Amino acid sequence: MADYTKEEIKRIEDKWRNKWANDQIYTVSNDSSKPKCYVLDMFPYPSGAGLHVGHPLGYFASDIYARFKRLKGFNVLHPMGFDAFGLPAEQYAIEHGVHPAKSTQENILTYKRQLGKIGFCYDWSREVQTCDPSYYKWTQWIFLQLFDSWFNRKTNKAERITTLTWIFENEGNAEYPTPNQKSKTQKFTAAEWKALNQKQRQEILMEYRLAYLAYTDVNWCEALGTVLANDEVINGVSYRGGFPVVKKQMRQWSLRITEYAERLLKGLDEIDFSDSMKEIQRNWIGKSVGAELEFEIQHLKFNIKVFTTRPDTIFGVDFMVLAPEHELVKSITTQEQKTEVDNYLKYVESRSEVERMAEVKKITGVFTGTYAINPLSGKKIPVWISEYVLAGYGTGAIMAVPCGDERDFKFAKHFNIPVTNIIGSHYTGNEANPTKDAVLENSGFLNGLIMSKAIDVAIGELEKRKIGKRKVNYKMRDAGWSRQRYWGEPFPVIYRDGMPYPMNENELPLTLPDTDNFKSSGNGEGPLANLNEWINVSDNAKRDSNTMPTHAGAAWYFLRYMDPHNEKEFAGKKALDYWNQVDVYIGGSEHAVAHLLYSRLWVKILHDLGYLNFDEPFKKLINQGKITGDSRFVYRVRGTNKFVSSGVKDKYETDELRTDVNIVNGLELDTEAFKKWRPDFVSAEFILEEDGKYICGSAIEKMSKSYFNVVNPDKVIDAYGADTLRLYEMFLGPLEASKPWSTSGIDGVYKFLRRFWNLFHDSNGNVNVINAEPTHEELKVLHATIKKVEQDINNFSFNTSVSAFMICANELSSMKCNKQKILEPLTIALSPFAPHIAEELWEKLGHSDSVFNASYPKFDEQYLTESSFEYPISINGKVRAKMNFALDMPKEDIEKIVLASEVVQKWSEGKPPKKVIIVPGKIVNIVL
RNA sequence: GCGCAUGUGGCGUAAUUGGUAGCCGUGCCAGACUUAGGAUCUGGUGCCGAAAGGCGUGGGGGUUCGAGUCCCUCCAUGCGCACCA
Repeated sequence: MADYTKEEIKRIEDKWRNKWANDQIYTVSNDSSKPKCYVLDMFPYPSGAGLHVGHPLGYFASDIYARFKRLKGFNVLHPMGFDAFGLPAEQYAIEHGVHPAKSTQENILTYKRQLGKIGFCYDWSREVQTCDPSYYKWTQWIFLQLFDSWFNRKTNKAERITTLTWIFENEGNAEYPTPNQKSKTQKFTAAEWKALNQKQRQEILMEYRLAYLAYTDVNWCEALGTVLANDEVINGVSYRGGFPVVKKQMRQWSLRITEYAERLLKGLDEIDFSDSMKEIQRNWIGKSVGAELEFEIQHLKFNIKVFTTRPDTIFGVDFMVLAPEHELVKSITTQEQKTEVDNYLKYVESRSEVERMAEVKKITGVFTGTYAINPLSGKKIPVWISEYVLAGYGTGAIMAVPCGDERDFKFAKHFNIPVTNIIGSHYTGNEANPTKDAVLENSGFLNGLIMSKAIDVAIGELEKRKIGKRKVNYKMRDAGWSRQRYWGEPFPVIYRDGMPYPMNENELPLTLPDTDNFKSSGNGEGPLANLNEWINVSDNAKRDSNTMPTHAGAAWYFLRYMDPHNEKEFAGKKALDYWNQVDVYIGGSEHAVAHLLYSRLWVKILHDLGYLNFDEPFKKLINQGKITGDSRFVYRVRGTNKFVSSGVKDKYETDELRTDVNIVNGLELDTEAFKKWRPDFVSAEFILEEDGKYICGSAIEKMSKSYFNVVNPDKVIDAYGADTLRLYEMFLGPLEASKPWSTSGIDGVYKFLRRFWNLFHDSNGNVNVINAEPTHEELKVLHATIKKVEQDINNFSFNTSVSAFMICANELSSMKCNKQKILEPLTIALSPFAPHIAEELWEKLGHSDSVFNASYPKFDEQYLTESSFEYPISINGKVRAKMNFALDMPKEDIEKIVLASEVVQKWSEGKPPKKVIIVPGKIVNIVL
């Protein structure tokens, strides 16, 4: 005997969580005749702050989906783990002297305790932690597979390095140029290859490996003492901490992701990600199609190679621009211009990345004194240097067409370079016109052609004359893979004579050595460089002092879940084949380019090497919205300890302070709690509103510890229970939408659960369910609900399914329905959303097995079919009346009755209608 | 600047995909019960209007018998990219 009260909720929820754990009902087998379904959450980085109410939003959705699929007869893999390596733990260690391993484990425990209280159906026996040696052994192993692979552009896939050495031994590299265009490695014959020594061969192979070591321009962050990947640098400062980042040449590990640019792009067409997510990835990959061609330098034997997407405009080239870093700058600068060029180069060097980005519009540049020859028109054009041309994109040099390109135009105007018009009246002389629709003029053999058509003609001519060729360019760079940090996976290689050699598989894992010194060793080396014994394996054998980025562990964790305890392989073939792709992946959109691209890359490589029979990891991706915080402000009179309520604050000079949202009810501050909140406020005084309340200001912003606007799910669970929290977060709105946290409305969800509970109980709290046959109306409510909820789950529209349950409970309550044949299927349908209450009620209905071993109820259309319909009768599109007709009534009969009706007569004033539209089962519209 | 997404009552949202705009919840108003409470139950609640009726899905225009939904255009907000040749 019990009501659905706070105490009863706690009893029920504790009872079932313990029972589920003891019975291991969420343990999933790899061996099943059932169809599989893999439902995955992005595993969290276990931060010291613990979970707030925003974190589990996506977990609720995946939990509901996983439970639903289980009830629908699927064998569901729904695991959880921790992205446990990473910068914050290491920063914390430097600041507080706590070993990252220790703080990480503590944080993980907090997370697991919090997650446990919410009642997720994770199979914890499959938990992975990326910092665990038994896990990162395989991260290192996969890295070695990448090291031992190259991308064969002819087969369009990764192959083992042995196939490459075979090619070199038999035919040299004539057909297989190095992927990096700027490489110093020339073409060589088989004989030349054979004549090379071991180190020379290794250096060449390094130019092809998918994980390779090279001097690259890296993003060096002095404050963090590490290199950052492109996606970790935002507007010239570090993603974490916002520290300045500079370009620096360092010998670093990189992943040759650029070789996969095309496949990563094409793969997007096969996977179900949101349009914006695909767009972000496409943008990041940045494919552009055009031509590469060479301009001769007058009087010198150099050629300048440029990339252009608009070869049709080649007769409009008025000058050329090289990036200041371009290797030919020094060689082509004339004596007269030398000083000016040197000064400019110094200026460019002095500018930080941040300044350069902030002053995008500023036009700077300098003439080299040299002229180039347009290969098609033969025209002599000046060669300039400017920082608006980026060394890293294309060839680092452009042909400038000021009549068609805005930046070229501004540059030409700024430096008084004459502009050639090749598009007639489309060019006004006041601004560039980037059109492709104009008919070309002043363009030699292209005259009279529409520009879009001329592109191919121009490329054809360039190819015919062997001065250029069709070319695809990608914005994406190879991914920097070294971090000068401690808390990450060590690289499983040993350097001999400066070249890295892979460790043997049976020597893995190369475990992270213990230390209490996490400070960078300087010189761009990581903290591991301080550990001489570990670094120096022998006199001429050294380890790498860097570690891998957190992306490494996260790039494949979804594969490890399939077979987490396998000591022989990263995962067994059978498990990989069975579980296959992740069917539904739910997580934040902030991982759009890094994590998702690296995961997709690793899966493609493992697929090419024969380990996986799928080459996209995630079939469907859903990005849950962020739950933002709703901050509260108090206003302190400057220089005092007096706090003014927001309604009267304008009479004083005040400072705005954030206060803890947990001591504010709505906007009303609990002034006593505020005094106790911090020692400085013990003696605070308050200037209140007329009604004696202290009203706070508010703002929607990021949920963050430092804003005091964090709401801990534990608090909500204490007040309402986990089921209410789950339902409430789903009820807030569409999963993908971001929304501020607010508890207004949570009562409504709680009331629904109580109403549902009351259907099973009499007014004394005793179970009262009868075995009578349900009425048609009751069955209609049941089946409408089942249909709607099932549809909504399949569309990940959980807010509407919660609403459907509410409607159902409201209707059954007013029918006073307590029939087992109605309540039992409803309990199953509700169980994915509110597992604890459903399991308790399921038991009360007399079941000894878990509700999660039941089958999802089948909805039956026959209860939903109606024989008649209440037609809205609209006149000129406005509804004026409603009339009930049988659904099979002929249109003519309906028309007669409707036209004869009083309402229509009134509106038509006796005139015959112009038109009558009758859509059976929908509407009647009369046009007067 | 370019790309993507979004815009509906006081608030969170819904609309079977071109067919009754505002479901469900909250808030608010009124009432009932009452041990007076941040409990429960009942009714009302888009806006204007006494009513008839009119207006109404960011603004303007269009297609249609009919538009929140489709098309054009403008505006606002959010996210991403940003001298990418």
